[in-house]
Amino acid sequence: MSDLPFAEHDHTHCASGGLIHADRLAEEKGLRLTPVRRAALEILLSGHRAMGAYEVLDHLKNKGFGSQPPVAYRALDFLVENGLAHRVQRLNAFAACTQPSKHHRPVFMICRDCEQVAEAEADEVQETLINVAARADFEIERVNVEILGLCPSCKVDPA
Amino acid sequence: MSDLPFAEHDHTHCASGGLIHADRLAEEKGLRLTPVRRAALEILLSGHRAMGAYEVLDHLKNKGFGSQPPVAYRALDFLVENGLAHRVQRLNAFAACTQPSKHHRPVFMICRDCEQVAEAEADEVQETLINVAARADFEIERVNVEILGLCPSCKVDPA
DNA sequence: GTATTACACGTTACACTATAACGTGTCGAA
DNA sequence: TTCGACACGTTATAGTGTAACGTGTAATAC
Ligand SMILES: [Zn+2]
Ligand SMILES: [Zn+2]
Ligand SMILES: [Zn+2]
Ligand SMILES: [Zn+2]
Repeated sequence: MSDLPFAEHDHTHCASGGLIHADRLAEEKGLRLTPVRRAALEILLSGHRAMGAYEVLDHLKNKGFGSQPPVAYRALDFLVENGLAHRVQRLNAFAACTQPSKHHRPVFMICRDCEQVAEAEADEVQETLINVAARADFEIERVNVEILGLCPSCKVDPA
Repeated sequence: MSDLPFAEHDHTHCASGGLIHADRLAEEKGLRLTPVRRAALEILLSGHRAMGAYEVLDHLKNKGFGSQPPVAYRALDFLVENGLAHRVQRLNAFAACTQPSKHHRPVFMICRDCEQVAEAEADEVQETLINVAARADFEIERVNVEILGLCPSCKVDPA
């Protein structure tokens, strides 16, 4: 996985790597990475972009799993809970985590043109958020940081 | 309006102040703050919390405006576009801006217990986001920064 | 003074997103 | 074996958001 979010990369590698990591994590932490959950992750990884729950559901259906919304939502919730995927609020969508090895609070960059989503590490952002919350005596549990704009490609060629 | 987001304050004052500011802004910038738009802002201000579009719509209906969803969504979109309100992604809700005098990129703190939303200035956060985007050659248009957790009250007394 | 254009705002109808509630099967602990 | 926890499937419904169209009004163009 590249550190440059929108850069080209070997996608088949990062997809299989994601599954391998998930398997290992499941074993280490005793998570129940059941068939439908693993399939949901595989779908997110192969799509390699933010996908809506119903889009994931379609794929799950095709693979012989349940066909009703809760099936997808529960699998996706599991993945998010365990750091294997993230929810992208702006798009009402889910994306496989591109850096699942560390528990992190990513920043998402969402291209409004091509709808690609990139996940960036940003400890510096998190530190400032901690300060903001501290000033208000607010206890942080989760954060959601999303940047909307134009990715490098679409910036040059607004097709 | 207090600088301490969750602190007590004179609400009737901040509500009427919000409307006055909106009127002035409309005149200065030639915005068309029509009756339904002004009413929507008034509703958000008087509720003094994040409200769903359908909740706003109910109030608009009661005031004699249209009763269908687009009426509310269009009015709310106008307010957001012009910095008079913000959208809170996490809650699928809208909140009147508490500091509409300056064009800003706020950070929201959302209490998961009482659902109160506080808006904080955080230039330091925005600066780090600019850096993150620059490293990815991403062009920022908007940002959404939301912190989920417990407000000072609910932290002490998890009712 | 009309014609044209832009836009606000109301409607109907629909699409998309998400959850509640319940029944069944499985598996490990008591 | 009996219980409790949980996963996962279902049906049904709730909640959120838009597309598309018609009307009125006001500013600009001719
Ligand atoms: Zn991640
Ligand atoms: Zn793009
Ligand atoms: Zn604001
Ligand atoms: Zn609270």
